Amino acid sequence: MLSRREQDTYSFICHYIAEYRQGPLLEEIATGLGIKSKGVVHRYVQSLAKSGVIELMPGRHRGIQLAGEGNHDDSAPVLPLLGRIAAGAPIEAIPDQQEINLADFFIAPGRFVLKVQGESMIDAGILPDDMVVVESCMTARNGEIVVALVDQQEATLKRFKNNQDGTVTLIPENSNMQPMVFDAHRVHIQGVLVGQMRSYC
Amino acid sequence: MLSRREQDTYSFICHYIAEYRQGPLLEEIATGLGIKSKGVVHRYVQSLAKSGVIELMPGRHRGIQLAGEGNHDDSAPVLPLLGRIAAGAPIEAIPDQQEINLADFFIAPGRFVLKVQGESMIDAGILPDDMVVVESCMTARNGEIVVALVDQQEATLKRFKNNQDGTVTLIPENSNMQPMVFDAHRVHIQGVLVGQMRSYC
DNA sequence: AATATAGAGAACTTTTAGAGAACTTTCAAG
DNA sequence: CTTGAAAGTTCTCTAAAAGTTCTCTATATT
Repeated sequence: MLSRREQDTYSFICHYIAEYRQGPLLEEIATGLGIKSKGVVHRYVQSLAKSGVIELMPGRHRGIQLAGEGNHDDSAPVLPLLGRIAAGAPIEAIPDQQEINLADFFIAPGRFVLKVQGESMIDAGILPDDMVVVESCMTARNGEIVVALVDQQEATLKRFKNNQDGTVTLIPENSNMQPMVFDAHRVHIQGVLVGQMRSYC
Repeated sequence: MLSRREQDTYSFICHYIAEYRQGPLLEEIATGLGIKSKGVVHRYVQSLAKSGVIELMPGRHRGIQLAGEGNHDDSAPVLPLLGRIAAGAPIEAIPDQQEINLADFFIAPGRFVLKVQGESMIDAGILPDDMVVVESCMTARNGEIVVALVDQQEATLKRFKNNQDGTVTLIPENSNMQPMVFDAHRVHIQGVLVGQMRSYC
């Protein structure tokens, strides 16, 4: 199990190699992570090597490689992205075959999924039985769609607006329903909507 | 076997790991359970380890793992499914922690993704810039949403209806647009819609 | 009364994180 | 091939954060 800074280090190395096609210098990692001592970085890199996620060529400049590339790659959740489809036009092919990775699309720590019941967000394209991906957080910006807990008991999915006067408005995206105004202290935000998905099977 | 608070502790740990993909701190558990002393939490955690439902890496920060998941696949595209959300009701928790696997959800051979342009399916909850997952096939059943090629040049996303008289109807789900009837031989189905997803970032 | 559960909190140890100096090795320019 | 700057390695030191080990209290149950 990697510590927080070890994960940061590994992430930096992965991005660096993806971009520059070679291992980073210890000092580049240090700069990238906001660390001043390359000795510290060296310790993290050794630890990553010990846990097997990178391989080292000891002593060599830029002697960091990712371990086992293509190791569990075949299971990557990817689908080909063929292009755009618009009514009345041929499918507009996207040059050089792109892939979309579902993991990149939706997955991150602190996210979870809820299944939607009811039609309160139907005008925002969120239908009953859709899955919504929510990222845990306690604040939201105006216009974001949030999971909010009212009076510690009612949880709802609504568009959020802070009225800057001690009240907030929760707006259902359904022309048959009315926006609701609450004292801010009655509303606790549990997360903001970051994704939505639906299966037709 | 487990006392009430030990069960609470175990439940919190399970949910935390599902959401954040790492063990919680003792103090995070304490806050989550409304306990002020991390020493108390430590006692519960030790007890859980002794009864075998979790595994500890003694001394380590965040050194709590669920038993039997020592070599869990970190790269699996999964998100925790916490429950259902309906306007006006608390989140209805789903008993025993479920996970949804994005790969199972969408990925299969013969599927591809298209990015939607235009508003022709807006009443079906498919908005511009949504991604739609399409399964290649040449026939469709009534009511399915299809990618159809008209006169070998126009590709559209519409709901499909076979009129059983040598014609088919392509129905846009948009109250401002009209269904269109074509001779069946002018319409070639390229695939049927099996999924849809949207990112709000 | 004895025991199990539940919690507060202090004291202590270990892990994690970082700074920086001294040293050795690599590598490219001359 | 030499050589010196650049890069990697190995230390020691510090501090904050997190885990561990206690003792003490309280309440409910047998």
